[in-house]
Amino acid sequence: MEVTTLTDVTDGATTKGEQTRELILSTALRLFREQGYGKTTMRAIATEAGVSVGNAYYYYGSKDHLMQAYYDLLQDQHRVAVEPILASEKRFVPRLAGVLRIWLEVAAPYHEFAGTFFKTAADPKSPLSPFSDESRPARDASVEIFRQVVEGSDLKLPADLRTELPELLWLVQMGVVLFWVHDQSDDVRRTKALIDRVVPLVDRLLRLTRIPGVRGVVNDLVGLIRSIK
Amino acid sequence: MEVTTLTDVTDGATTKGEQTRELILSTALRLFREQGYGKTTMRAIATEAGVSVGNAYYYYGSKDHLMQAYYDLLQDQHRVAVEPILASEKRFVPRLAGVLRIWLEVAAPYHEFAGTFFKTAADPKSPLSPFSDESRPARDASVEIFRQVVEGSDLKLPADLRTELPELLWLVQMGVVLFWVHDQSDDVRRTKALIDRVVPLVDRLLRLTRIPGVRGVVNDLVGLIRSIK
DNA sequence: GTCTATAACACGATAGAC
DNA sequence: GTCTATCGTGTTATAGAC
Repeated sequence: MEVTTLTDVTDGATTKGEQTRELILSTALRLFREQGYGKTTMRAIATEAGVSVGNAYYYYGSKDHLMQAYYDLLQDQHRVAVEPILASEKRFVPRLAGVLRIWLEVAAPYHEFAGTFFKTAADPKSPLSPFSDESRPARDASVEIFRQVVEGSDLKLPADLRTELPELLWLVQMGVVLFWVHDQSDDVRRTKALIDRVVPLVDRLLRLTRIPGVRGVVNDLVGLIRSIK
Repeated sequence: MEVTTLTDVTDGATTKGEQTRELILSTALRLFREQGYGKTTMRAIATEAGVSVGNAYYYYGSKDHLMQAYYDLLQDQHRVAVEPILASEKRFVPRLAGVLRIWLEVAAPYHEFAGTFFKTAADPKSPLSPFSDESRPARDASVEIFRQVVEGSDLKLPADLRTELPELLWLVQMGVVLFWVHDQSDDVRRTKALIDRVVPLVDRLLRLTRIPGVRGVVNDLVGLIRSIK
């Protein structure tokens, strides 16, 4: 599976400022990948990019902001990379499985570094928190992908559940990502196996909602999720 | 509800070293509570405790380790605080609700600071990660509480599900804690409301397992959880 | 507005003496 | 076990140049 590269995405630079901004980001991401987040200093990023430390801070308010920029990039790459499968495959199970697997491929180069990302994101006060206002665009973009997974599929569901489903699938992905971050097996084999088991299970769970006794509970669950949003 | 205090728990010091260790911890927790984790420096902790910075590091390998020590304390206080309700109440719903509510009370003084705890815990490389070997004792202790919730209750369940249930309830608590960390409402009103809605819903979900069509899916779910443990 | 160079500061962490 | 001194790094400040 071919996915867009960092260069593909960052090549849109036009003005000199934009070029510098992207030079700093791509340099930072390369160093994060090569040495890890903790061992990469702002001084090293600036030196490698051939700019001053002050200039790096001119474009990115903090080291964390470089990580936030990476996350936005990742979302964008994922969105582009899933287009083929969303266009060609109509069955719900392979659609969902494909979207999750492609995420693994897009994020693969940064597996090491991803732990640090999670760390920062888990802080409610961080702008990277999945629940923060600042990360809302990235989260909305991610939920939108799952909305497409549902919309374009052959899945038959009651309307209210169908409306909530994209957010639920986003939560499933968060779970997969959490597992992935901790997965130290070769080629994240365990995470791939997890996806292969989780997706059919989600499908079966959704089909259960046709049973009358289940519907009432599911409605309560949907109501609960709506109320805490 | 009366709960044990920090002093109750830390007063077991005998040797001089133990006293110093606990002095440093109690001082750190006081400052974390008063100023937050980020604004409390290791220098301030050492000064307030009347020891040197080096000495603080002699007992706690890092600032994060002070947080880990707090978490262990919290677990211990929770374990003690739930004893009355586990001894007197046999119905599953109030047992579970009580255990979750009491956790809120025990943790309340550290609500602000708790966000930072989550942040550190989310890093897979951190000793505080809920999946790390070092935090295994605290996690096991927490799961043990939920094992007691299930064991001593009137809940009727198939044996295999009953075996997995404590870990599932621990996951539910993680979810509640995640919500609590982000809850900025007065007196964490929203988290309390969440518990009031989640617990009966869990109860209803468990009862659904009596429906034959549901059983197969639940068995798959239990198998999945076992496989990733 | 974009960028450089350098210094300074705060704080987590460590080294090594006693 | 305890101390003082020091280091490394994120971040900010200063003082400008084009």
